[in-house]
Amino acid sequence: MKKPSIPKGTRDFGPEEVTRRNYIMNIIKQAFSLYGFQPIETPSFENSETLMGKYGDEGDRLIFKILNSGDFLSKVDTEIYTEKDSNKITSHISEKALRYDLTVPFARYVVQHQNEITFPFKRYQIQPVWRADRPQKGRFREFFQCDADVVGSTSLWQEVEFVQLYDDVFNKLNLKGVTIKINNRKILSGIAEVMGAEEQLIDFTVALDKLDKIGEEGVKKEMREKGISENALEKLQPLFSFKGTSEEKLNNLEKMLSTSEVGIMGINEIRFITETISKLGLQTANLEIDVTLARGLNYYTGAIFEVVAPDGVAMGSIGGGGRYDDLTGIFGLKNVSGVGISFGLDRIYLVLEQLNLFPETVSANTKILFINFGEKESLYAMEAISKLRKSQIAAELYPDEAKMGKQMGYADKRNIAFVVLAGEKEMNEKAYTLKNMKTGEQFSLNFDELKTAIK
RNA sequence: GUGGUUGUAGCUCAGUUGGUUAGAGCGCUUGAUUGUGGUUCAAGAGGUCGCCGGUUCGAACCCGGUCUUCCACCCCA
Repeated sequence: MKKPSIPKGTRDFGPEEVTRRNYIMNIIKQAFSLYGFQPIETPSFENSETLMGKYGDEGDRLIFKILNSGDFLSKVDTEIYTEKDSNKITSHISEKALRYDLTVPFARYVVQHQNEITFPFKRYQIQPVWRADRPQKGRFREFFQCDADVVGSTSLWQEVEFVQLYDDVFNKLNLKGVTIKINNRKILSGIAEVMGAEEQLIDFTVALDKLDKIGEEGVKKEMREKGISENALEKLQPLFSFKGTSEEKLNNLEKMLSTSEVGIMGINEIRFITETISKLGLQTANLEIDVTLARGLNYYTGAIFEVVAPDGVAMGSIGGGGRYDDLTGIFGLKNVSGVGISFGLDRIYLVLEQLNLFPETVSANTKILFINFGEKESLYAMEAISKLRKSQIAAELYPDEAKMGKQMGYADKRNIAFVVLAGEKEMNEKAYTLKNMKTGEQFSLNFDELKTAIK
């Protein structure tokens, strides 16, 4: 028989993996809650029109579409059917699609429930999302996002708090030395304006984002291919040697963008955030201005965040976010500013694993196993087990009257710390023979002694 | 979506220019040990060589397709 399998880019999680994922998720949840965010959940799939067109052409291609039910082909217009154009026919045979991220469904949620929501609304959401991407290292077709967003406030204190929240979570995860990169869309607009390349803002930012990957010449080459002039590239030159403290970077930017109103706005926004953070201090994270940071969706309008793992861990970004002034505008609710961040659970998992940062105690396990010697003995064991469980001690009875060797082997493989042997002799003495699996020692004890011995 | 890569026992992997019956280690089962796991020793089970097709007297090996793995690009968490 053919072995069953799962679709590419998806994974099964065993007991240890689930325990470890829960460990990460709980830390993130507790932090979200501590900063005043409240949980919501939205459906796995949305109406296609809610999602399509929100992530660009590339995004549309990566959205999993769900076929209509019933005899959907018979309802398709013959002309469209015979054209065999996949893009054209999609909207006729599919009207639902799997969630691609948590931000757009959240925007939909806010617009739909605007009359029930008290603004500013701080929500967090931890759910899987799906992308029809080709999998590679740290990239899956089904993965979890952990998002926290605020809508209905333009205050830059939100940005400040998000930086603190990142620092807090990664510190609690014992992942020290992450870098929180920050940039501002307005600065990018300002640069494009000064260059005279406003029309090519997206092409320009996408190319600039690749600086650390393909280098200065690579970026210039890509910009030339996108039709950005030599004259404009010359004005861009100072950016390629952008070093120093936040203050130095901002001062240099100020000179460069002095003629751009929007650019100066962006600089002032970033300056507030970095100056405030330096007054408040961070525990273990580094906050770094990176003007090449252009990641992110077309809807970011202010701050842009990205978190990268400590040096020596090649994992791309493990978190990201930013401000979007008009996200809900796409659903008809104007003038609601939002800002949010996301944690990449699956990638954080891989980083913690690589750096061996999961605590030992994460793997909760049965503490004590009672050997099964038969029906009478099992009843005797079960009475003790029930009492132990009432004291929150994980205990179990081996379910079958199997050979000792097998039962002991089970305890050994499950890594259970204690085994109780209670046969006829022990029953007569109202005693339990407790064996410590680590040391091999064993003692005959009464129930109270047993309970204290294993604590 | 583009280019490359991988697939042999439960797991990690050998397998010669194409040549009888496809191997190893670990794991598994049983026994040495009917109230004692790990260590040791002995024996045993386990494979449609990813799948489909082609070349050949003969294919794990060569060719084509397909699925899968991983990597790079695009894009992104």
